Amino acid sequence: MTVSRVINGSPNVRPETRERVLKAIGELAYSPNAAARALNSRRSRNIGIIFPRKEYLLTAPFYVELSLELEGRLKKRGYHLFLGTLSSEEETSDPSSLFGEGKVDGLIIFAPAPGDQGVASLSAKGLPFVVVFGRPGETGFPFVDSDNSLGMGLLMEHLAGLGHRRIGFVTGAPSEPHSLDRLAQYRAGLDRAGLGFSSGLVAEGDWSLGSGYAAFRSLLGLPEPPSAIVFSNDQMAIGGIKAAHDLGVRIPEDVSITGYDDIQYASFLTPPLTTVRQDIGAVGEAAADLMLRRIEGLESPSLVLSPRLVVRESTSPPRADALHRP
Amino acid sequence: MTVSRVINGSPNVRPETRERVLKAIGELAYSPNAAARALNSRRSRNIGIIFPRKEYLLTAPFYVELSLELEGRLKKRGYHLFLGTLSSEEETSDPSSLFGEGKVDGLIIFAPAPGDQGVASLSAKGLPFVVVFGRPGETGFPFVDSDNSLGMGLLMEHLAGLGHRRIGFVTGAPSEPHSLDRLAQYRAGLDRAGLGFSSGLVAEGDWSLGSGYAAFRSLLGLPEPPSAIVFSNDQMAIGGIKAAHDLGVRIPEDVSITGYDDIQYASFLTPPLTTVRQDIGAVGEAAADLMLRRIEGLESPSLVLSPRLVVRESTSPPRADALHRP
DNA sequence: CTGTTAGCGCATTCAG
DNA sequence: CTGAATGCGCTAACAG
Repeated sequence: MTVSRVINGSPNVRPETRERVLKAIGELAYSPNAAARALNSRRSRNIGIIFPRKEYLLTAPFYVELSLELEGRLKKRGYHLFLGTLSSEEETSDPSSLFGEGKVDGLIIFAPAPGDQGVASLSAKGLPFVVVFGRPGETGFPFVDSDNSLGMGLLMEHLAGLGHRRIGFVTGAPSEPHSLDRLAQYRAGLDRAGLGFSSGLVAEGDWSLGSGYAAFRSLLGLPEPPSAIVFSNDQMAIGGIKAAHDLGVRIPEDVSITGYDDIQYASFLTPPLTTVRQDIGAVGEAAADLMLRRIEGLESPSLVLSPRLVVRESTSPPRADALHRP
Repeated sequence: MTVSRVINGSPNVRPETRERVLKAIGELAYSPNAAARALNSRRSRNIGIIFPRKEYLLTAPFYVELSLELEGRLKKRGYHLFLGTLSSEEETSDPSSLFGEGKVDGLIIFAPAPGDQGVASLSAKGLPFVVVFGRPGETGFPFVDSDNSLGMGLLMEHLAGLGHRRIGFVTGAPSEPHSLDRLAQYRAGLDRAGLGFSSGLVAEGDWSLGSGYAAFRSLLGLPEPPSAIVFSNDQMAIGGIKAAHDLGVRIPEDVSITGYDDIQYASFLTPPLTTVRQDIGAVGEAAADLMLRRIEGLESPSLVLSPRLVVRESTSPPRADALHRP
């Protein structure tokens, strides 16, 4: 039909005919069928965003903003977004089988575990995909990441510069890429500051409010508690602030704390949180772009973005008596 | 092909043949094409969830949990979820045109503005849809809602029972259903407690942290500040706590505050927030069910769920001097 | 129980 | 510039 030509904006249509068609379309409220188009063109114009665990969205408000960012950008380019989660209890851990064959043109995967078999199988399947917050270390696939080395480095320098010598650390959920990476960078920061690493100063968390609360209590319960605590994300730092309050410990007078991500709550806490800000807009833009280019078969370089330090009131020099402790 | 029969679990296949087909499927890594199925069956097995404004997801963490809940439930029933937002600046405010014809079998719309033309046009189009947190008052479409009258009633009773007589209120974003409804219920609660309404005690917010902060300050700046403030959601209450801290006002000693929703942060604040809990699991279950039944052409009753009061430490009896004020 | 025929709505190819 | 034929991959309806 000539209708197809009009709809797809083909130039080879007489203006007069075009008008007639447009008029008819208006009257009939006609709209092309997406399934037929997809079948014929082998392009669904859908993209799936995948969260290996749904907790990601709950423990890092960060991801919500990012998803929205992606939705907006991809919509402008004519794509729709599927929301997909891979609950660990479930049968399928293969991201490509989450949606049926041909339901999506590409997948954006957030923070898959290092060595994730799903990502590997995806490479084999030939479905375009982009990993956001995977391990920059791991290669062989396109990714967009934030530079933890820079972010953690800034944080550690800030703390060391303030005079802290016993700096505790609270990890994210075990075996997640940023969790591992931030721990490694914590150690590197300690090194650069000429401070020794002590596993006793590391508490395990899982990104959640509750785990931050527990971690703070355990660290403060140490015979020689740290004078500063670095939480792997803001969420856990919120838990830490609550624990401090319950314990009668003042922040930052008694102990300084830092978060990571700079979620919107960070500046509304008491005290406002010193943290590391990741530029969500930039991540979204890069990921959307990479995805679209991949779909079109174009190569595009992966990207590592630079976060920056946001100093607020949850950090200060350590107390004098902390400095003079044995 | 017999393959189709095997895949769809038709009983009329000889076990032996079935085996052979299954084997071949395994070897070829065959997977049925979703577009072709959709074209042929006129069913996409996709459902869109629509946020009239993307801020919904950012200002009410609540919606994130609900979306995840829906994703999980619908996935189990073989449906995939599209994430859709209707930015007000955009051309299309018609939810059904957000996705192409036939891309979705149904739409779940969150909190559309009262009298939303999109919802109306949807009824006309014949695309099944369910409204979540619309106005229970408005009829003519299937919905799942939470009973604000109950929730606000509980809150007001609690406050009045504690002895508060000057109770302030902070609204949500103007013209949103729950914003309007909660304000109305605040007035009703005042009435029931035998207290008069004063527009001076109402501050306008927009659900966000910052607006809660500003509202608290303006209410506390009144010649006769309220002894308790009811925020229309937890998010704004968080802003209020921050304002209180900056102002040197103690909660609940100097002023009691309450939130609404019981987001996960609520119990981690200092002080932990008295609020109203909405049962997200129940809302998700009801919405998913209603949606699916609609798609199958079955009628199903709309539902209004009962929230419950969660009393924590942000409320206490008013200070003695507040009681004796002129 | 299994294979064949036909059509879902579109866009590509080729004729007019 | 416009129309007619064809096939995308699937499944209902109908033979065999």
